[in-house]
Parts: sequence; structure tokens; C-alpha cells
Amino acid sequence: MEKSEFLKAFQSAMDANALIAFAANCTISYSGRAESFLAQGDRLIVIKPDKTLLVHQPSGSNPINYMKEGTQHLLSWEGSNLLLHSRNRGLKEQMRIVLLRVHFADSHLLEDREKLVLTGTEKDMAEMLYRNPELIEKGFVPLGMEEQTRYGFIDLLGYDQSHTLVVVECKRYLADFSAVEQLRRYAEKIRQSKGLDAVRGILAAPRISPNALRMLQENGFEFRKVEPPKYLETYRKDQTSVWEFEQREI
Amino acid sequence: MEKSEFLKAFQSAMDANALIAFAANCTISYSGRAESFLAQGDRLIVIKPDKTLLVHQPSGSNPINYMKEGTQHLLSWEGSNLLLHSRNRGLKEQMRIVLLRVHFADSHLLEDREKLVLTGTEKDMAEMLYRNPELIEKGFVPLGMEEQTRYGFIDLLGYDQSHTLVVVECKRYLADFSAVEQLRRYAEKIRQSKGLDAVRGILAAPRISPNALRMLQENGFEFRKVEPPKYLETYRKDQTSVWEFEQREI
DNA sequence: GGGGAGAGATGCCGC
DNA sequence: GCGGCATTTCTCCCC
Repeated sequence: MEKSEFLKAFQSAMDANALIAFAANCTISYSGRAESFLAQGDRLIVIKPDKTLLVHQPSGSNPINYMKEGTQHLLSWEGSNLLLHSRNRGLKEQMRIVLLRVHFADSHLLEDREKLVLTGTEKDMAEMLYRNPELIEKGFVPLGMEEQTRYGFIDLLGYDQSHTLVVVECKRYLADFSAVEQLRRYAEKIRQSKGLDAVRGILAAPRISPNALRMLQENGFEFRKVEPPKYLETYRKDQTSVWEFEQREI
Repeated sequence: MEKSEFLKAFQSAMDANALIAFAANCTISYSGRAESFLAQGDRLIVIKPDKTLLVHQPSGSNPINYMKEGTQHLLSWEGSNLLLHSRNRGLKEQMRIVLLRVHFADSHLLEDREKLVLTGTEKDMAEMLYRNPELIEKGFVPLGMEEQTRYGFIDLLGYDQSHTLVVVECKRYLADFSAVEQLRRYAEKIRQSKGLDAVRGILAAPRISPNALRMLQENGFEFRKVEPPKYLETYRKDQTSVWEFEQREI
């Protein structure tokens, strides 16, 4: 693609607040919270309507370079190449992308007001345990979830059969050191604030690392193997059979 | 863009292992580690040569949906629409994207073997303190960095003026609870393994949260305000003056 | 391949 | 705005 043609297309897209995506052979310098340099290669570059900039290499999930929303983007000639100079004054960040060759470029106005509906989060786990307390243990009585307590972001709070207070911390994947220490912080906080002798702590997760389990037990806490729930019931009911069939197929 | 035309272009791109980027009006269902649904809207969709799939809405840095590398992608008719069915058998994940309209599409073979050169990381901080021990305090003598010690991932280890062992934990941004507890874990570990009465702990970061500072002091540890270094010396020397001028300008 | 920890993390929700 | 924390975190490094 001709650079002069790209320059025009870029300007129109920016003026129209359209999303622009282009592939180019380029070098990239960044300076801001850190500093980086990326030598010459082919990348996909995207500028969104909110002026977020993303640079993607041919592999990997994450952008190799990026600028946050609200960044200013200026494209100009630098000899026979084009220079994309992106600046975010508020964040004191800037990027310089030298475009040696533009492979393709496209832009379009995007309309999208939808938000993702997601299940299987840590909060969903806490709600499941709130509604199915026997998953913690027989006789467990849930009191409240999350910010419903004044003692911090405790996932789930309740009493056991002998009326001892129980703090439950949920992790949707692997429970590690950090989860154990979170639990310890919460249990200690609530023990002090309520003037109790003892508070039980339970870590609920599908899995726990061996070291974290040791630390958990050293603190007198317990582990419960619990899977996060994954059911988009509202959105599934009209296509359940097909979806479940495909699930089984995998 | 005609859907039949897109179908052909998609197949060629997949066969050639090219990157493909297209904008489309679509709905998206995902099932795997979690489950999600995204109602109809315009998005940018990218499939990389390594078969990573990214879905971007018009704003924000992160993809709203994605599939990891090594995913299989099948495009086929579903009535008058196209269905992109992406599966990762190993991860037991799948995604179904119904394309109601394709706004644009482009693909290209990308050549890129370069890796990002980055400075200003936590490791760079530790190295700076190793070479400039007076930034910790007068009389501080560094012993080793990171994995050079047998006692874990301790950022920096040394002796103070009175030959007391000092454990230093670096954070490149805000030091929080987790940083304090990391420091405590390391200090305790090394104290026990060396059979010492006391070990000093220092948290080095540009900033620390009030609660973390309180916990730090309760543990008898100290805070040092330190900025991470940001100098790509190798890559800067031939353009220093221009770059620094622009930096000042911001 | 799993564990442990950083990241230019980002995003969300609370105060 | 900052603080605290989850994330389909991702990524790297080391065992």
C-alpha cells in the first residue's frame, strides 16, 4: 500500500473517530512508565475510537506495545517513511512508530453498546456457596457476602454448627500464598473487631499449591475443593441442547 | 463486504498462516474456564498466525473475548450468516461468533523475529540499588540479587553498618499489602535458615499505600522511596538529544 | 509442566 | 481521585 494513500486514509479515519487497523513493517520506541524499543518487523497496529493504540506481533495474546485511551496520534512524513507519534500528556507517555512499509489498512465506524455477560467468577463462587452452604460443611450458616460486611472484602462469612464465626475466601483457580495471607488478614481483622477468641478460616478453590496448603495448615485454616459455577442460564435456555452436546463432544 | 467473499479470503488466510483482521457485526458465546455471552455489536476480530483469536470492542485496552494460541478456527454458513467456531481442545474451551455483517477484512503474512527491549522493571530497580547501595542507606553492603540467593526470590540482600542482615523487596509502582507480606515471608525464611535473632526488612518503591505502611511498621520494617530507573542507554545514545528534548516538552 | 511472582499489567467497584 | 482486589489475567523464569 502506498504511504501517501495510507496517510490520507489515516487522517479520514481519525477525523471520523473510526477504528483503524493496519499491518506495517515498523520500529517502535516507547517512553513513559518504562522505556522500550522494538526493532524492525511486521506488526498489526490498531487505533480505537477512544484513541487506545495497540501493537500486536504475530503471536501471543498481549500487545507488545500500547497506549491508553485518550492518547493523541499524529502521522507525518519522516523522509521516505511515515512517523506515527502518539502522546498521552496526562500520563507523560509517548510512542514513536516509524512505518517503513504499510501492508494493508482498513477503517470503519463501530457501533457497540453491549457489555459482556460473564459467569464463573469468584463472586459467582461466593453466591453459590451462600445458596448451597452444605458445600462448605454440614451445619454451615451463611451471614453475608462481600461488601455486605464492614470488615473488608470478605467473600463469605458465616457460623458453623458450634456457632464459631467462619471466614471463607474463594479463588476461582489456584489458591496460592497470597490467598492464604488474604484469609489470615481477614480472619485476624474480624477476630479483633469482634473481640473473639477464635475465628475459623476456610479457603475454597478448585486447587491449592502445596506450599500454600502448608501455610494454610500452619495457620490452623482449612481447604475446601470447590469448582466455580459456569452456567449462563438466561442465555442458554433457548439453545441448551445444542450447546451441551458440543460441550460433551470436546 | 460480501460474506461469500469473506469466506474465501478467510480460508486463504488460514491456509497461508497469515494474520487476518476483520470488523464485523456479531454475537459471541464463550465457554471454557468461564462462560460468557456478548450481544450484537460491531467489533474488531483478529486471528494471528499462531491461531490466537482476539475480539476488541471500540474502547479499552483489553480484548472482550479471546482464545489462546493453538486454537482451531472453522468458518461456515449458518443460514444467511457466517459462524466462526473456534475450539481449543487441550484447554476445553470454545467460542461461537455469529457474523451478521462483515464491514472489512484484510490479511497479510507477517515476519517478525524481534523481541522487546525494556527497562524500568523491578529487576532494573534491584540492579540500580545493587550498584548504588547508598540509595538504601549509608553503609549498606549488597550481597546478591534475585535468584543468586538460596533463600528464594529475594530482590536484594545485604548487610547494614552494624552487620545486620537486610532483606530488600522492590516494587516498581505502588507497594501494597501483598508486598509487605512477601517481605515478611522472605525475612522470616532467611532468619530461620540462618538461625539469626533479627533480620531487617526494607521495602523500596516510589509509593506505598497507607494501610501497607501501617502493616510494614507493625512488622518493624522500613520504607524507602525509590524510583525505578528508565534508561535504554544502548538504544538512546544515537538520538539522545532529540528524545530528551521531547521528554522535557511533555 | 507446575509453582511462584512480575506486569508499562487492566478493569471494576468502593469510598 | 485513590485503594483494594479479581482477571477466561498473561508472561517469564526456574525447578
